[in-house]
Amino acid sequence: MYVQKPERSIICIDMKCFYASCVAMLEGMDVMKVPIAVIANFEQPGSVVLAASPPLKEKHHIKTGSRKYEIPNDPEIQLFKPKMSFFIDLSIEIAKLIAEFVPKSSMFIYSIDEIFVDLTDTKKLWGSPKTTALAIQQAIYDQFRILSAVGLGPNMLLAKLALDLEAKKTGFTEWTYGDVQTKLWSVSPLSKIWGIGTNLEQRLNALGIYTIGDLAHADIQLLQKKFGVIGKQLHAHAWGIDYADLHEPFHAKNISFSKGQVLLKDYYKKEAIQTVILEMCEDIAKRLRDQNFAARTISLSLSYSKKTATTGFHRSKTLPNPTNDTMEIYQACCQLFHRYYDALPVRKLTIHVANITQNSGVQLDLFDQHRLKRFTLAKTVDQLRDRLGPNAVLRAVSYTDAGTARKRSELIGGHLA
DNA sequence: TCTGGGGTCCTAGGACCC
DNA sequence: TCTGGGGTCCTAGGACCC
Repeated sequence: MYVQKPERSIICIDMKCFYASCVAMLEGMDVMKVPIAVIANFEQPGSVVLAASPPLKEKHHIKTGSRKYEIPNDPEIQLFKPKMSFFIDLSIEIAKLIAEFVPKSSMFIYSIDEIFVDLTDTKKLWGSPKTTALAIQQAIYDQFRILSAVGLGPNMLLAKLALDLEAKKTGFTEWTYGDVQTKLWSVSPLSKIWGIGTNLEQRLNALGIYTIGDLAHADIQLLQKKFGVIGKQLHAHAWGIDYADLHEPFHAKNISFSKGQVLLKDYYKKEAIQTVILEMCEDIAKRLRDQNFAARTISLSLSYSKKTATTGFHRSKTLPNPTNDTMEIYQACCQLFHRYYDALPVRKLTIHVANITQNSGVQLDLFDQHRLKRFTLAKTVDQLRDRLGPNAVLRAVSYTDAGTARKRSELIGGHLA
């Protein structure tokens, strides 16, 4: 079926309950013993749990992604605000530690708490990939008291699947292509694997596909017809195949910035809504300017209060020339706002700028890796890469922490700096 | 579901041009 | 200008990830 299979030794390392471990470190507590949670926003009951310590997970069944209102009112449980700048610093230190084992070009920082490392070429230096992986885990624990989980596989996908499906429970797992049939094909529901969300799962189910094994044996023509390029990729993934090269510099085809917020209350007045929009434009424009970027496509998304039966709208507008001027962006947003706003109470606003170029007119040459295009790059992650130096896997859009909105000026990625 | 925030990619249809 | 192909750009919406 797939003749050429990559045969490298790739690990994916995940820092266990990273935010909770960081907070515990700051508070001088043992994350393994105390039930603690890191909450995005204390003021909103629906705010998500960003991290939960093992005792909170086990005793109270709260996990990452749970909501604040789901946490029992137990005095034993302690809630903390995120301290993003500290989390980022620590993440950078961990990356630096790993860089003592491999060249930076063999590292791909996937998120603030997940890193891929290619151990193929360091066998002479450190021994087998498994030995090296365990040594890295031990070093992270020795230096930072942070527990990690590692999946090892012949390509990035299998490393990630080994991590998600097994190593997160066992601490370490190695998967080979031989494990695809025995370990991957039985996986169900489909959304348990990376790349398949609930929606894709339902559409696959409608075709009679319920396990990864079903997917592997599905008609590839049909998959392609129904899901386009994604269908082809799903089939390859079901066979554990992934041709992504960790060493290739990442190239995002379309970089974009967005800023959105759920308002603390419903907004009824046009003027008040526009004030918020202006604040958000200011932040976005500054981020563009700091990178010497300019954008042509400006979009405004607006969600109405749940009280209204309507959802909202998402409209965009492409300007003839790229801009990073606050007021030009604001004016574009206002035009969209006036044209599509229905005078209903507003609860959520998002501004998105795309079609980004270097302001100098020189074509943007960041990111140059074909496959990890689908991987997300949160701003915080981008900053990690910046700080790791020019040879870190990629240079990226760094985050500017000087937001203008009074309430949000201390937030990074929407969380407390 | 008692509405997090920030990203990337894909698709489809329409406008416009040669 | 009976019909047609091929290309780019724009817009809206959908899907996925951490």
